[in-house]
Amino acid sequence: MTTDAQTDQLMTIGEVARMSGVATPTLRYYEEEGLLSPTTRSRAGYRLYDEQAVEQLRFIRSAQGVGFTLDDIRMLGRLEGESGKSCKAEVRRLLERRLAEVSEKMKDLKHVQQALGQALDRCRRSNGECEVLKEIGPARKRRR
Amino acid sequence: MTTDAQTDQLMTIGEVARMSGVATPTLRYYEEEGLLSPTTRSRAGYRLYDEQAVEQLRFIRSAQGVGFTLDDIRMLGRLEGESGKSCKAEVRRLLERRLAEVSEKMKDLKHVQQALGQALDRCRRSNGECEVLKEIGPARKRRR
DNA sequence: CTTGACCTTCAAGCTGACTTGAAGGTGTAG
DNA sequence: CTACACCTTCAAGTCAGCTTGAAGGTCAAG
Repeated sequence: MTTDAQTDQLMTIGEVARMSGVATPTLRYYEEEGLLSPTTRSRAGYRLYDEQAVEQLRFIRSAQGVGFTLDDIRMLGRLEGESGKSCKAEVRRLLERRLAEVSEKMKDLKHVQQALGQALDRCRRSNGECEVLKEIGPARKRRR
Repeated sequence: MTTDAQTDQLMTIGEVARMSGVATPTLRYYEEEGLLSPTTRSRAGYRLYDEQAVEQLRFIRSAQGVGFTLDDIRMLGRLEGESGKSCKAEVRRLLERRLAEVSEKMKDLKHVQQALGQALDRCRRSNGECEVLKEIGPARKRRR
């Protein structure tokens, strides 16, 4: 039973792209930027990724979605891997600062949530006479 | 007592910039993009902002901080102002979609928070033998 | 043994969100 | 009335994060 290949399957860049919704050039770009390296390469030089790499990719996209830059994320990923064995006050302070930033973002997000919730509320409350809104959708801007 | 100018003071662009930490060209850019208009103009053409405008600016920066684009925010601001008087199913659906996005972001943020928290935990737990981390800070990337 | 869908590298191009620079008007202090 | 710190517009430049294109290697299917 050393051949439990089911769970430990390696995927090509295209397969990862399909299951994650991230384009292949973007994955190559992430590698170039030191954010996500393929687990290994095939003899022909094809990038091969495992499940953990896909997990990391999910983390990257989450962090990006809430406003972290790739620089930020690169650093987080590095700490992810290294902390525990190598940890100084410097590292700890960095992590603490990042956690504080996350708390700030949490507040900001709640602020936005509340504003949206109130708008929706007023919207629902005004049932009956509902006028046409002249312009809706991504409100196109003046052509420059 | 009609001169309660204290609370309703109008501010120049520079004053707003100083108290919000947003640069003046950025404020002009936001106006150009239809995100934040000055309340009025002085006779000489100077932009003048009131407290509400500053409040709006805070909202813009919050939303930006958690990953919304200026396009997204322009739309949110528009709904802010209009909903209640003019509201159709179309608008309501849009608001609901945005709220769902916020929930997604909330999850992502918690994900990041947890990852950071765990790293910090492992970091604290390994008190005593703390090795030097070769490279810390915004981990400079290979020069291309 | 070729076709077609993959993969490779390298270079250039694009978009969003500013940032900087030039050329000039405003307004209060000395 | 002149200095100086503000303000104005308009145009061009910058940077992050992709995206697209060219030129070519790989590999299972017919």
